[in-house]
Amino acid sequence: MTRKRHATATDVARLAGVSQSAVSRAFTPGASIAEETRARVAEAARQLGYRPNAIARSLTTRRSRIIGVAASYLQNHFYPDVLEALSRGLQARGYQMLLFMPDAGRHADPQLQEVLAWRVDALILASTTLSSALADQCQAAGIPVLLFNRTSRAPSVSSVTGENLRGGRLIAEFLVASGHRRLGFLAGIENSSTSRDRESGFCGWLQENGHPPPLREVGLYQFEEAAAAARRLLARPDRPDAIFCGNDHMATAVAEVARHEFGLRIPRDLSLVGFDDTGPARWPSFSLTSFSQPVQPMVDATVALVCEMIEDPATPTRHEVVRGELVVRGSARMPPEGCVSLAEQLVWRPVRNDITG
Amino acid sequence: MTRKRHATATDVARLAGVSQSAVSRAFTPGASIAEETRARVAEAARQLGYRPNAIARSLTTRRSRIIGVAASYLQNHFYPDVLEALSRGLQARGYQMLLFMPDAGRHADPQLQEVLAWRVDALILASTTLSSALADQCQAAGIPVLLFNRTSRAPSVSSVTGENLRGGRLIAEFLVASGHRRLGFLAGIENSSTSRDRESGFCGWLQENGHPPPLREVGLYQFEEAAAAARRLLARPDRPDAIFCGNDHMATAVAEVARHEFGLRIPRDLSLVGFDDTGPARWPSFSLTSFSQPVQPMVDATVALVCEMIEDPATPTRHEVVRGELVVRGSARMPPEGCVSLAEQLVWRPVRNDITG
DNA sequence: CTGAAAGCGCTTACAG
DNA sequence: CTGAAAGCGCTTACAG
Repeated sequence: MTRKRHATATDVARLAGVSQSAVSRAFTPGASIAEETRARVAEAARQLGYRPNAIARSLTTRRSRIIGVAASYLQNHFYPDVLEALSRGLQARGYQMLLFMPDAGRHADPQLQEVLAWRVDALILASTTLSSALADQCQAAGIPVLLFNRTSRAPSVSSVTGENLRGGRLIAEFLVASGHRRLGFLAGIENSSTSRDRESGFCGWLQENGHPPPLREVGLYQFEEAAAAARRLLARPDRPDAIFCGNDHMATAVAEVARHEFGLRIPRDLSLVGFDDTGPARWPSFSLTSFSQPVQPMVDATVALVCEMIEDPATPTRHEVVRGELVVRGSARMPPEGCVSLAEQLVWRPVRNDITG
Repeated sequence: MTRKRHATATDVARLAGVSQSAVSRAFTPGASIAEETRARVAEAARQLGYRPNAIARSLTTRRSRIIGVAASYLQNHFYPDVLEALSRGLQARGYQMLLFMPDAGRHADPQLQEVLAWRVDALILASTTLSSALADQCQAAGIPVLLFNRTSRAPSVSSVTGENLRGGRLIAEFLVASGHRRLGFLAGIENSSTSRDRESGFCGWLQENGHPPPLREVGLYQFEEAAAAARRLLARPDRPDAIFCGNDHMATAVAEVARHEFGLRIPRDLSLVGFDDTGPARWPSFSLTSFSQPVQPMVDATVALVCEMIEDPATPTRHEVVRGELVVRGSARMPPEGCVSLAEQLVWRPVRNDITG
């Protein structure tokens, strides 16, 4: 049994009694073709089960209408949600998604070469970065690159992120306002921009307001690593009474360890705050207070920006920051004031004397 | 700023002082080319940042080395895990993954047309099916189709699944052995083969052994739907004291509702059993007893089978069923006997007089 | 509105 | 081992 050949435009042309160019036009929206011709072609195509070959089309148009997407950390619920929204958004704009999954904590470089061979129209890297060599290569080849939930040290790569810095600051203020003084911070991947920004927001606010730096552990944005870090943190004689976890995924790990291994009650014995506001963190069992990174707005911004970059290669580098809220639930002691209802949620909006905050 | 052109084989040939064919050979493993020529080409390619264009290659070879992958229900942790394993497996065999996400509970048909335009070498559909019209179209075009965690009513489409039927039967036996008599079943998508098979295994065993059928609700494999179903089930005067949930994802929803809305203790007031053995279900808070669908073996079988189908179009239809175990944890009352340790886990291996079971 | 023809960037017999 | 040439299946000026 040999592999069957797909019908080609030439086959259809022969059957419809028109030229091959006419067949092509019949499948090109806006092409100049008589309605009757189009109908004849459509009928012939139907009979033969013809569909234009996207590979051949891409070769001639030099636009693949494929976008390379990198994603890692899919155990963190945030990313499956992002992937679904991204798939929908790109599909709606007529793009396909070539997905690859770099190893967690590493550059996307190795697999990227394979993806670039496909002459993707753009690259979206979620929770990964690329080496600056690769960034240069993409730049030289004119391939737009967009980082999602990361920024690059090379400032010329555009990005879409949440409010990592403001979130970190607000969480510090929130925990202090709740009366906590023995704070802990659980870092994600240490050289990821999100972890660094959240930490520097958190520690920055503490320092500026005369508080000592938090105890610190590293959870690498992974469940098991975070659980191990929690064990170290909670076993200390001076264990923290509040922990800011670099994301919700790690916060759930910490909650599990705190309750089931240390017998702690949350938030009575330990306050927990996360980042992302997704997935299990919202379930009653965790009811996590968390700074939100709203998936749909972030993905909308990503899709819009990436399309703009494709359409106009001269689009300047942009770093879009999508607004979030400190969503207040039950995992952290509440401050005496500042919690307001917003869209059926409780969020924290501290009243301040100063303008900046 | 106009879009830069990628260097082509012809550019490289010119620089290296060889023919364009030589350049092609230099990038074709196993092609007959002098080592010195290859080196000259490699150097020229490096200078120009040349990478063979996969689109052009696919057009001539008529093999895209792209596999179309459909996945839905990414909120269910099982699928992100599957996606990661699949990505790794396909990558290792030199395939790229064109991902699309059909709407939950629907056929993959609409987006499939777009994917087929890319002349994918095969199609893997996870948690979806395709219409029989589409199945025929793929068959006619010689495109291998593989269903993952589903079977098709059209028996000619190959599949890889877990032991849905045996799992359902075993869970019935397990719950009855634990002394439960008021059973409930929470269905997933009713016309999905997994849900039907699990249910018929469960109900089949009950019937064969003289037990009444379980109370029944539908959760559509979605968290919120499952929570709503749990509310209906648990509000009944004759509420079940054990529920077999069509998968772990729904089981966690039921656990949340049972505990936080009905104040039930698990397993004292209610036993819960799931299916999949993944994700949050394993966390101490849920500690779900669940029939496993081991991701890696299932994905290994999928990758092996799909490659075989690509290599040899005459590969006959196959329905691979990957062995699972009833993993015993704390969410369901334990039967007096039959639990054995296996690979650091407790699994249920009932002792039987009869041979079949 | 339509067709003939060039060209997209490769691979692969074929002849040497 | 190497090069010239055909061909993969389209799109798109160009001329009519």
